Amino acid sequence: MARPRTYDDALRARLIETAAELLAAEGPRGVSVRRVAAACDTSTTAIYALLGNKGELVRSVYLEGFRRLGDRLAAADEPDPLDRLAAQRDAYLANALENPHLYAVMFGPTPAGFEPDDEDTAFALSTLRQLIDCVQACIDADLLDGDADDIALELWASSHGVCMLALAGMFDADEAHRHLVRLQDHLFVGLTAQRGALSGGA
Amino acid sequence: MARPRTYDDALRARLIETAAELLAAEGPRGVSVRRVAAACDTSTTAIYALLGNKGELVRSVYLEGFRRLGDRLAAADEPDPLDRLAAQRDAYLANALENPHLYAVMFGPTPAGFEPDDEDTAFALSTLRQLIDCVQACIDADLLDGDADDIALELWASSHGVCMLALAGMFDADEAHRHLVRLQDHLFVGLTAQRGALSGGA
DNA sequence: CGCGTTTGATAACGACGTTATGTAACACCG
DNA sequence: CGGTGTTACATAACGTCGTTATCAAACGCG
Repeated sequence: MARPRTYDDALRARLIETAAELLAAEGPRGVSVRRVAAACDTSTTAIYALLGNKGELVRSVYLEGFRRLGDRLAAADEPDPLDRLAAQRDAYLANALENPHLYAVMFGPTPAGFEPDDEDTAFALSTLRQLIDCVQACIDADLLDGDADDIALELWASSHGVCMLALAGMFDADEAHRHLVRLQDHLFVGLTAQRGALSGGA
Repeated sequence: MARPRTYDDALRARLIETAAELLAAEGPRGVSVRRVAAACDTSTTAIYALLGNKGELVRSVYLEGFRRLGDRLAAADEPDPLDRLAAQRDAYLANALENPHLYAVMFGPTPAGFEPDDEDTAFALSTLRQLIDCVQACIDADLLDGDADDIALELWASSHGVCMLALAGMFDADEAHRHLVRLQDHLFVGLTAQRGALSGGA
């Protein structure tokens, strides 16, 4: 062997972090292999040695985005399942609005030559585990009926729809929150309607 | 004057059409000023003379996408307002799944240096006129209560959420349709719950 | 038939992603 | 301890991108 390596995992992490920051600060156009390398005081070779190509760099940012969303959802740890559902809903919206470019990489259509494969998608879906668990807790507490996966997906899709429309400039943060709350309230009523009709619950 | 112009509105339309086709066929990476110009048997100068820059070319494709969505929604002209609502819902999903790249330009985060301005957003929102009108027809027919704009937005956001998740590879067309129908059914029940409880309606 | 003006194609510029090339740094052997 | 082989990295090059400066071609008019 020869010459101690400086292309190590620490540099790899810094490259991904820098790419995420550049993305958040300037959008997709701000992320170039040259700039990321220069910002890390190394050369473009490092990115190709550690990540493979730009697509893999973006993929790493994509995965990092889901990790942050997961952390954010985990922080919404209200004891009551219904409170937790609302806290997760607000956390989801806040995360999207505060990291628009990251959110774009996660759900938008490939900002730069990168297409998530099945493994990436599986990891992304695993982030929803917390939402599914919360829904299941509601079901266990007799606050909801039905399939936890299906209900979680309905909640997620409606959150996601409002987030995307907000990010597309259709309305601002306050409006987005109002719309999201109203939408999910109606959805929740619909999800509990039969039981409500039978038992007279609110 | 001198030399008859070949940079006319017909060429302009062909450029936009070609860009949309390239986008649909190969995604954002397939659209370059050089390729679009070559495919139209002209030079890059034409795009700069007629459109200004690549961003404006993409903007034109963006507007074209909303025009197509509008046509698609207009084709869902069932006489009964509830049937029309369902037909519009299916048309919206079908349009998104059949034109994923176009849909991405419309709602995704700017695939290439282009940010929709207020005028673009206003035009995009005007496409929803048909949905709002349909919701208003439901209200007039005493099938729904509430504000037509708000209800239309809830329906749109839920459709949009499912479409984006489907386009992000979360599930296929059949699953998408099943999820969308279930989601909007629940939403509809929620929107009519009070009335249902009072009048005993379904 | 030239002249002036307008039109549009060619070619250049800087930046991009990517990779081939060359140089510097170490381990090992004599 | 110096030569040597091998690995690690930076530099520089290639082709393509968006964009524009430059220049040639095409016409109305005198």
